[in-house]
Amino acid sequence: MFFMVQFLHPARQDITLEGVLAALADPVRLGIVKALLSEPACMSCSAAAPCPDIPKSTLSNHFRVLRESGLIQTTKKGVEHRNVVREADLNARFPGLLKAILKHAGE
Amino acid sequence: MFFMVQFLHPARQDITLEGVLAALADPVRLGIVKALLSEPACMSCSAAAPCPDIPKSTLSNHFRVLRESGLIQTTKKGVEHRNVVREADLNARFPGLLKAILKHAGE
DNA sequence: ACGGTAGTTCGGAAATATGGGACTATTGAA
DNA sequence: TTCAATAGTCCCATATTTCCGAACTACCGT
Repeated sequence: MFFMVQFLHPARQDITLEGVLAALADPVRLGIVKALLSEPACMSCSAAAPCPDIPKSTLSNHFRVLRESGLIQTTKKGVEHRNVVREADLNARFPGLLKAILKHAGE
Repeated sequence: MFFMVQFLHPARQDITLEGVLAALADPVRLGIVKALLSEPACMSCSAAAPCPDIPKSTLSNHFRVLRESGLIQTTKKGVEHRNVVREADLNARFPGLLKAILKHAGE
């Protein structure tokens, strides 16, 4: 029985506009990305959650969507997962997009 | 029996970032907005469709989502509906967002 | 080895999207 | 003024997606 071989991260050129927009169209995921950008260091999944009452399995799904859309990169660090926004890749692929969206996040 | 009292358009200040992103996260809807912006005049629903083989009811749903998210304005003009992108409202509400997204649409 | 914590996976329920067909409304022609 | 054609909406059944509880894996500290 084998699990979680590796996190699935798309290559820079495989990040799609549709995927990025769909990922950020959810308020929880937008909140996660906002939280990740507000800190220079990596954050664990639960630390980056916008509300503490979101079920674990739901949160895990949101992080998977963010990962598979190319918005964040996740690495294992002991018992927790460290997440960062893939700013360089996103700015290379869609210049100005991330900033334009997050400028208006949370009003 | 009465129908379609009026098209439902949110006021400028009621347009939400989440709604705009969710609307544009669909490739069909993104194509519609792109088509509408490529022409200075209004376009009918079927004229703005990215592919001709999309079922009418599905297309109608996509236009409703675009309308209710505040992305487009629809007015009746005889037998057809004329659609325009609400550029002024969107630029006032979320400056730079629309351009930043559509710059990368369709690659 | 054990207990605790972080996160994933599974599976069923709830919510949402799709599209066929019937319907409305408007126009233009007979 | 009636008739046919066209643009689009509404209804509703099906298909797809999302949500979340529960069971599970993985890692760390003791």
